[in-house]
Amino acid sequence: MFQAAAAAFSDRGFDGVGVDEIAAIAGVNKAMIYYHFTDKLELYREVVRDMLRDASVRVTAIAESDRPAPLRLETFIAAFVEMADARPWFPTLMLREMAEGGPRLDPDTLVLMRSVFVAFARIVQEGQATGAFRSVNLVLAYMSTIGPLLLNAARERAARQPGRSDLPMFVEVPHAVLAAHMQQVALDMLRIKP
Amino acid sequence: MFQAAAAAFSDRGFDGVGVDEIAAIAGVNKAMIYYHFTDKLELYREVVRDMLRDASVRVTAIAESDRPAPLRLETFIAAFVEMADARPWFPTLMLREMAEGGPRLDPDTLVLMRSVFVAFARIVQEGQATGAFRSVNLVLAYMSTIGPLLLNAARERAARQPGRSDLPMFVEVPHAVLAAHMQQVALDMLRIKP
DNA sequence: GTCTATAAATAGATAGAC
DNA sequence: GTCTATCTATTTATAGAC
Repeated sequence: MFQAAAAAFSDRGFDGVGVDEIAAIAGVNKAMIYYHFTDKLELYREVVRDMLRDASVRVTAIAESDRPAPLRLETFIAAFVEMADARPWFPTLMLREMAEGGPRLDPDTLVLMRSVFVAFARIVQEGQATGAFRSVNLVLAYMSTIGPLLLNAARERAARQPGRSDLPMFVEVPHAVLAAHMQQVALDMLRIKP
Repeated sequence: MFQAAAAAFSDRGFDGVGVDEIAAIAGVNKAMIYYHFTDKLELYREVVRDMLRDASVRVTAIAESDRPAPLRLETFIAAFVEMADARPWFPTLMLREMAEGGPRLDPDTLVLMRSVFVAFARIVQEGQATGAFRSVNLVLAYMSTIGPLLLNAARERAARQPGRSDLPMFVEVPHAVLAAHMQQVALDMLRIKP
């Protein structure tokens, strides 16, 4: 049921999805939504939290592994691609929430978002400490890593709309190619310059 | 008046902004909106088109200049940062429209979006032809270039929400630093590997 | 061209039976 | 826990005076 609601919110946003519609795709009555959640906002928050919890746990485990930092960075990126594969609504919902400035994010959700960033930052900083990575602005490095992943997911969705397949920017890109490209760019960004 | 509507749509999305509100910030009566536009959707489309027209003209001029490709690429990125500076609603509105899969984009707008991508692709391809750039997937290179720029604009907006200033991922990053970082990453991505 | 007033549809939310 | 029916507020859109 969360999946259905998440996909709908991801498609059309908080204001674009009615509680009626969520009830319909969840196969329950609208009154049931209000029996389980105080209001639409709380339902939305629970959907976003649920989604971010998984992402947080996963990338934190990657960051805490004892493998070399460059390898952990590659795994971090691969994990994002896999999550986007398994749950297509994840990147666009996250992207939309960011685009809105996150006015509906509660403190718990912010902590989860923070932990994803912290996992990334930890990998980069440990790579710098061992001399594998050069010095960079951590926030911008983070933007450079997940920005293209999120935007590409949006691009894929836009490509699925009717009458788009002929446009060159909407060509299909296999996720293996995507992951390889993103790993390469991230490592290029952090590599010590000769 | 377009600016006011654009800023509102950028903040809260198509469904999040009422025609009443647009009329109010534009300082006119709601009936005036419907006198000038057939409906809310057409107004929205005109806002997006107007915004993209400027961007398209600007980056096309950069792509058509006769300077070396790496320099044109740097200018392309600097132009994006400047546009985001001058019109803060531009990146988030574009990002949101992408995140939604662009279901409201009309053919004219798609042509404009296409022309921005084409300008980028032209710079990269000409750089490849002269041996300055290595071979890459053009679409992914585009995602890697504008994705972080758009996401960072969203990050900046999110940072302006109350109670966010203490979170490490919401630290302020000067736009000069942003531009320099993005130019560096783009050139690293395209540089011929040793 | 610009306004007031209002129609018509939709959305969030709740009451109350079972 | 689950439903039907309904209330209330909001929203898109228009009619019609000036």
